Amino acid sequence: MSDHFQEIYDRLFARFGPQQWWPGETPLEVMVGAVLTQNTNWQNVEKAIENLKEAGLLSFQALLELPTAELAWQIKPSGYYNIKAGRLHNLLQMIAERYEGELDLLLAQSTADARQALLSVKGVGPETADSILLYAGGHPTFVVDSYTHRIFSRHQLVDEVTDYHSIQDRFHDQLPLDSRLFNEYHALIVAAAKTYCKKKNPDCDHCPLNGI
DNA sequence: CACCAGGCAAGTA
DNA sequence: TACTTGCATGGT
Repeated sequence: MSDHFQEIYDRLFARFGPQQWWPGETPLEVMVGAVLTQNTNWQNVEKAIENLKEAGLLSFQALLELPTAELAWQIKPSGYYNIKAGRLHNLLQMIAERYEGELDLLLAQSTADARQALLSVKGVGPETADSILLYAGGHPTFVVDSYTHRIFSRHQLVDEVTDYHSIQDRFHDQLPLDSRLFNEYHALIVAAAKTYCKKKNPDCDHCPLNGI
């Protein structure tokens, strides 16, 4: 396992340019998007968030007071809408009970404390928690997704059989703990993944990291 | 028609 | 502990 993580970032940035993530105007919108995008493409999430905006429901209090069944109806285009409505309500209730309904108070804590609070919510796993920490709170924690595992294991930069935090540890060890770097890096991996061949072929020309 | 998309939790053995 | 399955819409 070589330490090419910075070089890979540079190569991806040179090829794809700045990605301007996260597409959300407020920390609350980022948090909602982070739950809605679980195993779902972003286009569908945009439809769901647009529904909430048009209904005037994209505020903490409105979402908290909205019955779960109605929330589910609003976010229907994002798929898994019953599950996600429950998960969002779990999150909102935790923030209401422990942080006076202020997401910013949660995010103002240390990365470790904020992460623990997010992970205590049923429906918030490591990727969703890190997405909220990084993209809503500016915390320097790397967001690992299935693309990260697929691409980096294909190039033998992480083990093929590994877990979320082992991969995350590699990024945290190999790179400066810089939220702007982690922000762009994760987004670049998503951009790169879309151009990769589906069949493993490290030598193809158009796959972004061939030759690494 | 099949397959995938910016996961997670619960059930089974 | 290590798999497997349910959740669900919309685009290709």
